[in-house]
Amino acid sequence: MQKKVISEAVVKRLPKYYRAVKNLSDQGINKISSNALAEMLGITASQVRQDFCNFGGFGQQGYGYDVAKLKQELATIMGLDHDYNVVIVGAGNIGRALGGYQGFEKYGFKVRAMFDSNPVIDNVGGIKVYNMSQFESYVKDNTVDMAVIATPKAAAQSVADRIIGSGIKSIWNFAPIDLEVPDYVSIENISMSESLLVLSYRTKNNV
Amino acid sequence: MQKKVISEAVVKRLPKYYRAVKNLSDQGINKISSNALAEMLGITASQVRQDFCNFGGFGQQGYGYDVAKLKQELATIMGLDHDYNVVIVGAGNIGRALGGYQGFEKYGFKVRAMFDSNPVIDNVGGIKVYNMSQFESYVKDNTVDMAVIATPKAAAQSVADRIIGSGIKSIWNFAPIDLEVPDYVSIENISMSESLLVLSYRTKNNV
DNA sequence: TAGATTGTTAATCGATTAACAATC
DNA sequence: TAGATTGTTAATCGATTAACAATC
Repeated sequence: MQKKVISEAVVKRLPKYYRAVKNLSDQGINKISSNALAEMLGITASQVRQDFCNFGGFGQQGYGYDVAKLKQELATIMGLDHDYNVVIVGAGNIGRALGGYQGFEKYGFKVRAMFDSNPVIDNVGGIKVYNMSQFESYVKDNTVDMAVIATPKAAAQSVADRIIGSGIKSIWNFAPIDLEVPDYVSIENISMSESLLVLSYRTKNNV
Repeated sequence: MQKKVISEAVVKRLPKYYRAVKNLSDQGINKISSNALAEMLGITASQVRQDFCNFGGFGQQGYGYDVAKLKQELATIMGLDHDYNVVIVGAGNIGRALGGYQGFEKYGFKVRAMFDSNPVIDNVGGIKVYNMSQFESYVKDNTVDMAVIATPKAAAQSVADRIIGSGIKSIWNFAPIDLEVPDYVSIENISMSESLLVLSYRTKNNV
């Protein structure tokens, strides 16, 4: 299959489409037009059609989009068509909160284990907390698709290196640092401090 | 002062500039060129100069940018030139993690209180947890500049309404929902589920 | 001064929006 | 069929990059 490069702007809208379509599906609505969907997201109908067209288009002229089909197509595009095994590195404040994060389960991400360089508790809501020294052997013995970095900034790069070294190719990073990772590793950052400063800017400038 | 409208793209880069400049400052470096700064952030020198030019420009031709001055200008632009009083609504997993979030203190945000509709603990790391019924009276009796929403999705809009009703004009929202707020309220969302789905997309599509 | 580097205008690029033929 | 709505091309808009005069 010839792969079209999808722009970052489009990729960032995919979860929004998915959320809206899921809502429609939950409400028992089974048909939606680009116009109505656009209104839900506060964007233009043109953009909706243009975006979906990137993936081949899943609509029917004169009818609109079938909600069930659209939902399933979006899920497949984003890789929600199967489960993932996840480990969390760092069992501090954020790591523990993530251990209980409902979003993981909701989208098929199974948190299998947590790691900490100095574990002070042995499980978080039923998830076992291992010493970081056991990280490589755990990954060797278990299938791990994704790792979450919830360590302090100082540890993050070396943790990332160990994650990558163990063969994991997907990292969700909560540490406030731009990690260096090879091209074949997918990474996504949650940058709380950047978000807070953006809010601070808006607050000061009434935006 | 005639206010120039700053694009969202520029605003999102401000925290990145600030972080880089702070690093330089910590290293004792007191001068930087647009070229060197651009390289640190992985962008072009043109963009750095263009961005700073939006705010009047703080460099010196033939020399570059004075790090101390640049840091201070960026801090002022983002409103980091004074402290803010913050309250957190929702003392669940995420609320509690945020109670211990170091980033707040680092940038002058003081977490003064937490609220929960059903408090099971009475303080989080020294921050008192109040019953949500006391929210309005607390805000009346104390200066509150910013509220964090760390409630479940179902409660988020009504919590937002109470926050706005109490006169707070700045909201940091962690609930997975697009809140309806009046124009004069600044809001910024941390959307963990959207971030997770973007990572899922990248992982599936090797991006 | 000569070299360096900004501030800013102009050119380019990419994303968004508009338009409309295709077609259900 | 006629009306509706997509898929897709073309036009527009805005952001990024290039270029260079200003000037330290």
